[in-house]
Amino acid sequence: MTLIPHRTVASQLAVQLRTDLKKGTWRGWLPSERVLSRTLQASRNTVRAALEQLKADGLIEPVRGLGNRVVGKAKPPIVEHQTRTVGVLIPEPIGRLRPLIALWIDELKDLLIEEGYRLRIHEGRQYYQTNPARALDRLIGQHAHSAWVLTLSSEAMQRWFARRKTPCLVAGSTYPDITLPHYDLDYRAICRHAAGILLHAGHRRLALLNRESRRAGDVDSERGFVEGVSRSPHRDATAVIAYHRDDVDSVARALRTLFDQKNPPTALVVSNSYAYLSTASVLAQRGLRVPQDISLISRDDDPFLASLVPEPARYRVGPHSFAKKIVGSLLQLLNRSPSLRSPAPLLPKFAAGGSTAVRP
Amino acid sequence: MTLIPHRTVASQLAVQLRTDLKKGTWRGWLPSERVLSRTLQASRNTVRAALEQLKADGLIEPVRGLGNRVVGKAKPPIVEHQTRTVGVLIPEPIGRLRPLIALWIDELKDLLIEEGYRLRIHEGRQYYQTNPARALDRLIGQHAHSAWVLTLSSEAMQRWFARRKTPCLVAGSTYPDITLPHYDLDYRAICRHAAGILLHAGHRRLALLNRESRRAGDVDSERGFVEGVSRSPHRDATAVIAYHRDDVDSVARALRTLFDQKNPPTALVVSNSYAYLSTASVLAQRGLRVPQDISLISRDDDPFLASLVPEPARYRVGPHSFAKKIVGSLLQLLNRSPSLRSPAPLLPKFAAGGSTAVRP
DNA sequence: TGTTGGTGGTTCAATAATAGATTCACTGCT
DNA sequence: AGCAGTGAATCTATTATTGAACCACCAACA
Repeated sequence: MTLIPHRTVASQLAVQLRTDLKKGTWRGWLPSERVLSRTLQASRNTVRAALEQLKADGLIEPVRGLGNRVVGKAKPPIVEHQTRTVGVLIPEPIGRLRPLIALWIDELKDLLIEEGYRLRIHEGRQYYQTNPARALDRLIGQHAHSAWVLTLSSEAMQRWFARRKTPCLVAGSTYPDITLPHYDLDYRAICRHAAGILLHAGHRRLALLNRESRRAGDVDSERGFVEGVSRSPHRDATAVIAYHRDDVDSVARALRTLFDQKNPPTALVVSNSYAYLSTASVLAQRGLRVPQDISLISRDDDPFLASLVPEPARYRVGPHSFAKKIVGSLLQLLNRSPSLRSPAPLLPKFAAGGSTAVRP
Repeated sequence: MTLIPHRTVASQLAVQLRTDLKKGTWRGWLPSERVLSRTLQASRNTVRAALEQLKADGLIEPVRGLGNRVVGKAKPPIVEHQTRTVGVLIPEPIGRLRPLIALWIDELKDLLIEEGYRLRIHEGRQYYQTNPARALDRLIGQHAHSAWVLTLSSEAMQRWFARRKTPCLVAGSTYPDITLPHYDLDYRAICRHAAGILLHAGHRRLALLNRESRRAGDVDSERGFVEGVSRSPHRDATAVIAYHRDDVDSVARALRTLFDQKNPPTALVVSNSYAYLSTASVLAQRGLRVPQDISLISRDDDPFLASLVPEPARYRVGPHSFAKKIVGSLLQLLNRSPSLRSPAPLLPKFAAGGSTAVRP
């Protein structure tokens, strides 16, 4: 009959953190207190109480505005690929991502568990800024995952991972001269096809509502859209591109500049399903009817689009197939298979909806 | 990074007592609770909580006036050797559920994994029909989960589980005379509050757009809404309730019957966020502007609502807090803790949006 | 340059767990 | 019958923990 040493949660966390420190799980800096509180399933106050003990032991040294520095000498670089975890980077809380993305991340999590891996989600805007080196350095130092999955990745982020040669997979498109394994929809073909559909319905003034951040997929979309218009036999067709950010006001502004001009477009391709919602409601406020006054096509699919009237014409893709492809590539990466070529981009099916009409 | 299994002192004691029992430290009878409380350095209440768990596992058998008898090995069929999985029932593929539901199921999955459980999702309409006995019989027979979580549950389903005494937790409201552990939002209070908001803004002809299926939460909503109107000081206020199914056409029909009558409502509470989308777009098609012509309130929250213009007034709730509460109750169920009372229903915060306006 | 977003530091109210105590009903013993 | 020991059921403090605000600080961005 042994006695339990310290039974408060804080002390238990302290014990655990001590052993993790000794193992060299973190080099340089501990994860932030807020992150620890999430991964350890304890409140920040409790985590702080535990850290207080480590600080008293001289194991860590908190620095205001920076973090908790690991004070011991650098442990041998433990290659903890035995942890069998995979990290995924997302820019925002998963609840604010598009539902479809959340769904395939969910599927990915399940499939990886079957393979004996755990998926850890790392959310933060700091990884997506123009110079993410510092934030990424710290992240990689703090979490020794077997591989990383990049979603909605920026060019700087891709370059950083390509240079570091950290095992990583881009869930999305890569930028022109970056060679990382990746898998994505064929946005170029999608938007070329969308332009074709609208031209065939008689529209001549087309517009693409695109994200300003110029992610690889958005760049591809733009190129495909312009190609679709310029290579058409209709020489009088014009393509305009309007940019917006992720907030609603920004979409409203972009639409205002589009429709306040003399010859406003009669057909619109929206590259983001949230932006589609904003677009539909802003147009309704302006008294424009879909599809009588303007035709809409959504590049992205998401479940909630099915509840709109009229139903948006869009390109449908199941989350399951996407997740399976990602897992396939990921397992190749984890097993260090020699053949690490990216699968061909996915071309989803076009689902016609009531949001497009023929222009007389 | 491993997690401490269960951090309450009671659970720690239970673990310790279990191993001591297995080692055969005591034969026949355990030391008295007062003695244990002294040797284990814990209060008698805590010791009793631990013993409660052992009793639930069939390891000991308390006898009044004598003590806690050590039962031989009479534990085989109990949960101990089961697969340690939890099943969750949903009516539709998870991609078609509301994003918020998918989110908290996701959180639930994560939290359970930390506790050493796996979450299995069982999707099928057959469990939600009017007489689901056969389907449920087969399901339970095929999957020996430690516990079940019921989402969007029907009355028949709840009755079946209550009768079978299968360990289960209702994520949602229970029907009046069913006693199952459950956790939900306080829909009654929400809709009462919504009615109050609209009345205070000068509206007198209110309507609630509700699901036809009459789930417990929807029944509560209806009651709260009617209460909110009938108990108001405005004697001229009227409440109408229109029913719809899950498809878009059904919502459109319900709206038609509401607005084709002589005195259509000027304010509408929509109890489902998908239905809110349909409603907003149908109203736009009819040329009604929100909020100038009609005020809207959404009972449910979902991320995509933030992309609408004007932003819907709604009741916000974070998926994390909901999932944590569910996990808490679930662990109580799995550990057979004595206190199996349902937590108080959650009252989310009202977030005013541009979708409501004062009626002169 | 000011702004923004991430840090640790601090405080606070609400809640849950635990301690400590009392009373009760029951058992076996004298 | 009386008694001492048992589990059962309460109750009230006290403490631990949570969750959520703030603040001051730091670095990157525009």
